Amino acid sequence: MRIVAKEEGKVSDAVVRRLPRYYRYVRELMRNGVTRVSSAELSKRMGLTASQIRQDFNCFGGFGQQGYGYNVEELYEQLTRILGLDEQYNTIIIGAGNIGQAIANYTDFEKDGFILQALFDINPRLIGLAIRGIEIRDIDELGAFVQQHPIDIAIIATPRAKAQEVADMVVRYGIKAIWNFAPVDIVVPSDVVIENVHLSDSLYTLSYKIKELRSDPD
Amino acid sequence: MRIVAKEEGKVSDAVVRRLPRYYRYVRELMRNGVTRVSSAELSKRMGLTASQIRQDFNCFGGFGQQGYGYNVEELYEQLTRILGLDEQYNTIIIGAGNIGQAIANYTDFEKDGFILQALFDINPRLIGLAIRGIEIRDIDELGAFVQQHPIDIAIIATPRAKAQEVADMVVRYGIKAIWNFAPVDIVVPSDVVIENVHLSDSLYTLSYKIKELRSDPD
DNA sequence: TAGATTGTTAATCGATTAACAATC
DNA sequence: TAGATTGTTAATCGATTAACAATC
Repeated sequence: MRIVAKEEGKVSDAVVRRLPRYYRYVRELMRNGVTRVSSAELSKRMGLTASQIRQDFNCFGGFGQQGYGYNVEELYEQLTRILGLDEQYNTIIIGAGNIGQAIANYTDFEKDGFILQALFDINPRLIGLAIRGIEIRDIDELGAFVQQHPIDIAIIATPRAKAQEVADMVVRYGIKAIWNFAPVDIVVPSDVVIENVHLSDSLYTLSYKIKELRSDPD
Repeated sequence: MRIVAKEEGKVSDAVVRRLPRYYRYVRELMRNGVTRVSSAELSKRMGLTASQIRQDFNCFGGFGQQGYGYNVEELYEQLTRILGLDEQYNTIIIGAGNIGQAIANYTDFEKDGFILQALFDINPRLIGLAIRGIEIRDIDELGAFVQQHPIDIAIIATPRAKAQEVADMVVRYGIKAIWNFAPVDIVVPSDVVIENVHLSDSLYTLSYKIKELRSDPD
């Protein structure tokens, strides 16, 4: 009998980066009522090699079946579990400007189990307002709030200059995960995980691609 | 005498993804009045090897000096040029909801030369409104607008279900670059470049990291 | 059973790191 | 000049692809 999950945790970053994409595609298959899929078929849709898909899945144990392929529902459940999307996460947003408000309003994340509990800002004009019924609080209340409400993820949407300071603060209050939207690399202790959304980096990459395209239209 | 720029265009994706980060760090050095930097020093700040930094820069020609290092201003100018940030780009946003409005309000991109010319939406309640003085237009006017105003980049901020349709439209109107915020992989011809900001993928990656951290706190 | 497709090992490819001659 | 640091070649490492036995 085969053990369902191999020793996870030493999976390379390259593989981890592909997992959300697998999740999206398999979820789409679910929505379309597809019940089984082979690595060959998935490879055609996703533009990867079938070999790579099988290698990737096998980092987490074999959940396919020889001669059949993968059961879509089973695969979806496994990917959900692997990504930790079978749990709920309490979040707060720090910085209730443009970006902060946009994320607060983006309800799709709630469907995936990321529950926004509060926003925080330094600006008196924003404090006391609410987005989707969720109050914007004074940053000074952060410590007290976190003590009373266990928070899994702090979403940093402050200006660049304040981001590291805010990060230090949330780390001090015991929050172990940061989703950072400020255009700067934040430094955190090794027992805190961070994921960056560097919008400007993405835009610069696009302008690089444009330049490349224009100089060499292949 | 050495040629300043090697044959660019065959640079690996791994290198290209690091370029915006180099740009940010070197800009920061400029701001702080630093005039020279060695690959060893930069490597310490950025958490890369000095070897990798030299290899990366040398994809675009040697702009360092033996025994001295790199002149910060020169390096900054080179990176600006390499990324295509010495030019201006006209942009439009399609989808003037949360995300679209947030991007429209984020003025930092204008400083880098990305000029927002218009927003487009399908919702009659939004059409006619303006953000930073830039009008939200009916999506039906897109074709006529693009004909009169040359647009370099279309920023797609529509719901998932409309993204591919909108992409097909902008491609038909001759726009060659797409910055996509919809949580879906858009298909475009090979003479169009695309860069995705998959926020949900980033969030799922974070939840993966949280799970990993909790199961194996190293 | 025969056909299909996985899981897994081996081969290849590309990216990163190390080393050092060139040279400022 | 001597010391420092690049540019570049060679060595290593890791990720991707190919191949195929296992097996449903």
